[in-house]
Amino acid sequence: MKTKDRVIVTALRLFNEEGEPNVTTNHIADEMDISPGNLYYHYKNKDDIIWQIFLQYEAKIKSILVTPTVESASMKDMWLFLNLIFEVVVEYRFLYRNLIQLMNRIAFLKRHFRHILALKSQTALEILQQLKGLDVVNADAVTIGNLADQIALTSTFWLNYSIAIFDDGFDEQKKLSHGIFHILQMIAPFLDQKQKKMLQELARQFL
Amino acid sequence: MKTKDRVIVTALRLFNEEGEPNVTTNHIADEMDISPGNLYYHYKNKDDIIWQIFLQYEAKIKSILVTPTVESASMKDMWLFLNLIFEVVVEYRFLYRNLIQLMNRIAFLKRHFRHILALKSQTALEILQQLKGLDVVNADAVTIGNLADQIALTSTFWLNYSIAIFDDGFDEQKKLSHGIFHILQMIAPFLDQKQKKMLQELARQFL
DNA sequence: GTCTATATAGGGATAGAC
DNA sequence: GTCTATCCCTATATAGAC
Repeated sequence: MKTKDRVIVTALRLFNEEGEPNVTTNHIADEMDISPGNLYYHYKNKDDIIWQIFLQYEAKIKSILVTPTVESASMKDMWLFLNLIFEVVVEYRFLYRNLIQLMNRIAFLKRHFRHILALKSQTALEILQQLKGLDVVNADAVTIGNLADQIALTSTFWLNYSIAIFDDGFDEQKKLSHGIFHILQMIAPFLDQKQKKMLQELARQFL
Repeated sequence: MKTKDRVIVTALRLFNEEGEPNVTTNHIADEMDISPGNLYYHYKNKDDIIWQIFLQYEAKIKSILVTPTVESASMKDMWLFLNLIFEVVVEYRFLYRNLIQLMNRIAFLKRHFRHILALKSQTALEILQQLKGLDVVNADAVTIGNLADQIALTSTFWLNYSIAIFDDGFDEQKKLSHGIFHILQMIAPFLDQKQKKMLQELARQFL
């Protein structure tokens, strides 16, 4: 792997492990066994590195958000969608942990993240509307719109919430499954018995 | 006002306005027209100042969370409760904007905030249960428990969500009213027609 | 209680040799 | 592309005079 790419990989790992504010350009260079000067040959500054990582993140999350087709006509579609989202959230979790600070520091990031968040709401809405069309979900338009926003908000901040509320020792993967099922539970009141059963089945398997 | 208290007041204002990571002890001293040395006479370090501010915050939020009695037997009780919570959130908004970073840096803060968050869930649950007992809310125990957690999560992260999603020019107070009604809307599907009407009335008045 | 002066340390970033 | 050396700047924190 080229040095330029290794910087991104190493920085992402350190940011996730230690938190972006606690990782300096020197740390990154140290961890890679290259000199700080070398790092600055490849990237203009620290924010430039963050910006490049963000572009990777943006591509991944957008690829999930543009294909909201319901396949199995059941809550499994929503479950799959949420799994894909949470997977990306975990991979780039440093962004979510320091979201406001990063948005205030890097103007482009603010604009782009805002757009992604709107897209999240919209995609959730489309899935819910499709499920409603298939009589899987039974709720009026206002409720569905509200649920979509709630899904966007919760999938964005669940990670922080779980850090705040759970013990540090608690298994990382469990926290996420917990988040996904928390969101599914929000939709549960608007499902018929069969779909509710399926939810319980999913919970039994993965929680 | 004594210098010791003025530090707290000034620091809180600057933290909220500029973000805690962007405010140094020198900035605070500068703003107060005292010397940095003077500031360090009153407080051991920056985290000590933050900790003292947090103790104020904790006292205020706990006073709200220990008195969850339903008075009017309607959604107005929940509305009032959320208003009180959001008011405190705004007053100490720097805490919420950099929550994870602060929790990781100040161990006491982590423990205490975790406790407050649990208390928030519990208080929301108690209000919902009382409303259920009075036939104002109509939902099973699982749904109510889920709603309570959702209320705690949303009231904690709404501020960040609104920063992320709304234009910077958008009126601060409007953002918060929006958050409160977003939460009330989550409960709306479980209300009878009369309570839903009251919600619409509240929305008309304040949104 | 308050000030001035300063020690210490660390991070961001660049110049110039190889 | 990479390294060494270094500069600049800023933040935290302390010592000692008043």
